Amino acid sequence: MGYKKSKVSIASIVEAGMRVLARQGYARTSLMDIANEVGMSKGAVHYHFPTKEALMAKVLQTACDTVADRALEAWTEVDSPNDALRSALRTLWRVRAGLSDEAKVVADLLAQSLHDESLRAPLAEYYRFAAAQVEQHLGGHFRALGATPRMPIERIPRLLHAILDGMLMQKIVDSDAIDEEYVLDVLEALALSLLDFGPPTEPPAPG
Amino acid sequence: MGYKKSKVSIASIVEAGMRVLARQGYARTSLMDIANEVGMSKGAVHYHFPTKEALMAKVLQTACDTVADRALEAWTEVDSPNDALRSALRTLWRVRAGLSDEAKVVADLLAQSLHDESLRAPLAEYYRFAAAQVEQHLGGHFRALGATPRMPIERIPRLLHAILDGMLMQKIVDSDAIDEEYVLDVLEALALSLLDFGPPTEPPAPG
Amino acid sequence: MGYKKSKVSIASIVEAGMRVLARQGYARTSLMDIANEVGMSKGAVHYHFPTKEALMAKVLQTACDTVADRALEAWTEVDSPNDALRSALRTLWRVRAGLSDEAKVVADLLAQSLHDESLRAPLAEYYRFAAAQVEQHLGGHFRALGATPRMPIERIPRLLHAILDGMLMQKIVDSDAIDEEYVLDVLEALALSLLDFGPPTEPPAPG
Amino acid sequence: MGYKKSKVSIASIVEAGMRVLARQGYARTSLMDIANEVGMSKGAVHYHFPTKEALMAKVLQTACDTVADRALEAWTEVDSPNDALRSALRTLWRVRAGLSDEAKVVADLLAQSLHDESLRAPLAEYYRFAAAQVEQHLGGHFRALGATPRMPIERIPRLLHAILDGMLMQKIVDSDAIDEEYVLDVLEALALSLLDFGPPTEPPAPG
DNA sequence: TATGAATGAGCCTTCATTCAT
DNA sequence: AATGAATGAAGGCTCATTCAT
Repeated sequence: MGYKKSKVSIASIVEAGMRVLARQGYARTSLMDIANEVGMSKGAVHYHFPTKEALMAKVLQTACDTVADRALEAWTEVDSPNDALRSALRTLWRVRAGLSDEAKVVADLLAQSLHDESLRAPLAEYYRFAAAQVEQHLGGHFRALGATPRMPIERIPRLLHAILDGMLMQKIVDSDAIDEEYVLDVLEALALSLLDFGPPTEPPAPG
Repeated sequence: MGYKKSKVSIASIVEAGMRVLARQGYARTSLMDIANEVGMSKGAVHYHFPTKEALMAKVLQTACDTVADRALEAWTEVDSPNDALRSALRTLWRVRAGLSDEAKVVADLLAQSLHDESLRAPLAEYYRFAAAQVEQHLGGHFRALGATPRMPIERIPRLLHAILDGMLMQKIVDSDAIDEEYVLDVLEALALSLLDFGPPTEPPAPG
Repeated sequence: MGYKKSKVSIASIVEAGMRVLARQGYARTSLMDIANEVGMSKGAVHYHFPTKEALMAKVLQTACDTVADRALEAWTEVDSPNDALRSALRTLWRVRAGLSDEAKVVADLLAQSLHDESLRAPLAEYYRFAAAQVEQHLGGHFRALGATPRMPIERIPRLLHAILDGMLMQKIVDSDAIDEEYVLDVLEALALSLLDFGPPTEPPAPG
Repeated sequence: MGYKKSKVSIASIVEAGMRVLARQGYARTSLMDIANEVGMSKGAVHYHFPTKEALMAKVLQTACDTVADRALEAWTEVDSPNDALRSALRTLWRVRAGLSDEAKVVADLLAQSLHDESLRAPLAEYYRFAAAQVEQHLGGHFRALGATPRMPIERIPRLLHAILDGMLMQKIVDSDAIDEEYVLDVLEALALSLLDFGPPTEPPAPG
């Protein structure tokens, strides 16, 4: 029961780590910065996380979970059933492009993972989960539209995420080049291109 | 003629920096590492580049140029005119996925650019150039196929790069999830989906 | 009855401290290590010993007592009365050279005492006690042999201990150079050299 | 030729390390202390010695060499040929008991070597060298006295060093118990006991 | 009696940078 | 044009100690 305070502290540290990491990036973030942000001593941070690596892993994990959670909203808060797809895509993009702390952290550590294998596992899991999420909901949308995609449906989620991530990178380095409407237009055009509304299946000829 | 600083030394340093940066990533690279790699003293490195930042900028610039150059080959070495598009896409992917030193450096510094504005300019320029390159050659391909895309053609290059970049990120994190054929299949299916071969050719008039 | 502090806990801590100190040496031993070894929290250790120094003192004291006790056996368990001396010396050597935890701790803290005066008192007491012990028993041995030493007998115990300690140091540093038989041979030869068997017993009277 | 300054600096650091180590002991000596003592920055110390361990090794080596050198004087500066042996022993004892910085360092690291194997090699070498030194000169003394020892002569040097070391330990913890005359008396008595002046060898009977 | 949390000083080490030569 | 020496600020981490519970 004494360890309730510990949970609170750990959460505070992770939150502070998220803010600092988002603000300064992995290379420029020190434990001192995080300790200052959370208002604790360096020693206290080390009391809860044995190494910087352990703390970073926890922050990354939390960031992935949060981003994934937030992406879920894309499929639930359907404003109008009409443009449900565009709305979902818009939310998906905003989760990234809003560059919330969590999204920044994911992006930052993604690059770190090039040289730090230990970061890869949670990110891989994140992509797997996100892809599964998209696949599940996309199926519904397509059925609702009465169309079959021109591509195996299970390939679409990773493609979608690739586009969102890739666009985000371009936006980061050149925010003028990419804006929300641009991304949504492209994605929608793409979605429509991928759908084959085909000829209505031949009704059985009457006797 | 006034500006000496032995171009050969500078080039050596940049090359060494490229290797080390690709191997260790920005966060783990020190000037000492680079000096060792090039076989010079730390002082010498500082003589040619007043600051680490300056060296990094030069390395990034070089990496961008090299990657862009290599991408050019995608459009020139067409093995068979038949599957010219697939072949070009394959080269484009390989330039990234091969993870040459230069490609790694671009990926690494791209993430750094999230927190270091000074890195963004060369990357933005790189994307602009790469997009222009694609646009120029893609137009030809499409014309050759006698098809018009279902999307303004000037939007396709950045989309293509986004997909390539995004796929690469997923591959880095989970190399089992993404392989070359997967990427090429997706891209080709996408390309075909995006193309509208116009109104069906006149059906033969009924007897 | 007033002083509680659970003697059992204190004893456990001292025992654990002995093990850890013997294993790692003073310089590398932290209270955390000891707390882990005894299965208590660091706080608990501090409850029983206000300071690390106090704990170390207690451990040293215990180590000295234990070593002294064990040395007593040297003079009691006489296997054969014949080579009683050699047997006693053997035991004395083994108490040290066996490098029991206690012996290691004594050796380790002996060096610490060079710079930590507070450690000297128990060690001084230990040597005094050990010398007295040897003197008492050695007297008996010599009388039994009907010989008088060529040196004031009260000087022999400290000499003996010096030799044992000094040989041990050489053994620690270069275990090939010193083995048990070597030490015992040297000591025995020395003992015999030190003994003066007095004027030859009256030769049988002529005719 | 630029590295002359380096040699000077390295020597200064080792000297300072010797002083600090002698004063505070291994466990309480930090690189900061040494840097302060030598009047350099911590970074400068690290520039010349990659790790603390490396510096300590060098200091130990130097201490061993210095002690060994100083012991040499024992055999060279013979005041009067008469009590040459006592004089030599006196010098030998003083080298230790004077507790020069070097002697302290050797004593201190000797105990560390119980738990730090890397320290043992130079100490083992030191003992080997010191023993050889004694053996060489002792032979001469004995021959000069026309006596043969009651113990293989090659065993005497290590015995002598053991006694000196062991006596020193007792002196450290209880300086009242051991003084110079005491040690010298004991050693001399021992030396005489060990010598067998035997009956003059029978001259060959004349024809 | 014992624990978990927190502190703060200190440790070894790394590193970008400066400078005399 | 280049080097070796030196600096000083961090950085990650350890640890004896304190304290509320």
